[in-house]
Amino acid sequence: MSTLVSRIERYIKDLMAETGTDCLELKRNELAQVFTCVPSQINYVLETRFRDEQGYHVISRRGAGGCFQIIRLEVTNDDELKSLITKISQGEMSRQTAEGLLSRLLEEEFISKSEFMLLNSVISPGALSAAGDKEGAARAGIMKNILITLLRVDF
Amino acid sequence: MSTLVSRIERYIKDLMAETGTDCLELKRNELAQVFTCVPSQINYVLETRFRDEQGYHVISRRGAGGCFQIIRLEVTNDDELKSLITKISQGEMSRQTAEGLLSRLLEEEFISKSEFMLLNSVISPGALSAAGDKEGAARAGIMKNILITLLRVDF
DNA sequence: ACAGTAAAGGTCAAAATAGGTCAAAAATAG
DNA sequence: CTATTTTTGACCTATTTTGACCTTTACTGT
Repeated sequence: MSTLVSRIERYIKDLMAETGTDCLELKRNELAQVFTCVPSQINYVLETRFRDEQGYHVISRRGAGGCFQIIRLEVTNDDELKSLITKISQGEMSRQTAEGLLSRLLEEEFISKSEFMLLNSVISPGALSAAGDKEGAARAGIMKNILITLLRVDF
Repeated sequence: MSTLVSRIERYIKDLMAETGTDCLELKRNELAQVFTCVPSQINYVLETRFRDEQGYHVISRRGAGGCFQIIRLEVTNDDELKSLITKISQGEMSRQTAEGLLSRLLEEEFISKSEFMLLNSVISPGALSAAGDKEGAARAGIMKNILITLLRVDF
């Protein structure tokens, strides 16, 4: 018999296909009840089957009314972007590298001129100096999320 | 289902939009009755969704005949903008507050929907968690630079 | 004018609601 | 038999909701 993790994975993917949406919103506890399992099992599914490199991105909100969203990304056939996201998520990124990446995104028309200017201001030392010695790491985190957003199917 | 706080937020914003006014006057107890909740719930809504940094300002009067006013700040006004930037740059900013301000900029059409999505992803915990305990400060720095770039103010 | 009371709104902390983390235990694959 | 993957549970963090108690202001009768 298939494992719990794969049945939950199947369930979520089918749900996305049926509803035809690229962004599904679910409640961890409810989903856990459907499969009569502990809530943290859901986290395991998300961590092992819906990672960024696997073409999905998960956002969650805690507290009363909390839930999580699974967003589908357009990376299924772009290995370069996949590995770029993986690489970025570990480690730091200099201002120059980040700006270079943004310039490329501008050249290839993934972003507009005004988006470029805004995003550039966001990764500047002026904006991130408050992060102290974590500046490089914060910049990497920002660039990663920019890429993920650009890769959203419904962007 | 959406939370009480977000339904009250929506109600107030819709009311402002419908009446086309920048200054709404409401009674805390009446509003609480409409939503069948404790009056202090209203304070929670105001504190988390209508802060100065989010482009609103709240004034209240106690005592018999008391009430509160919610004023939409004029983001184009240079003085108000500068004091907003000053307020932001000292101290931290939560994700929710930052998102509130971005929503406001979207409403006012200072930014487009896609710019909103990009900037929103940039100030998310996912992007900034690497900054550790400096997350709030980094977010404030980012929001400050966004405003400066967007509205081309000298600061 | 004055004291007392009723009618607002404010504060703050506890409770309720939801999701996250991490490591141990169990199951499975090689 | 060992290594990897899956499952479970104890404990943690974040956000919302509620309620007890406090402060301010207007009105009332004397």
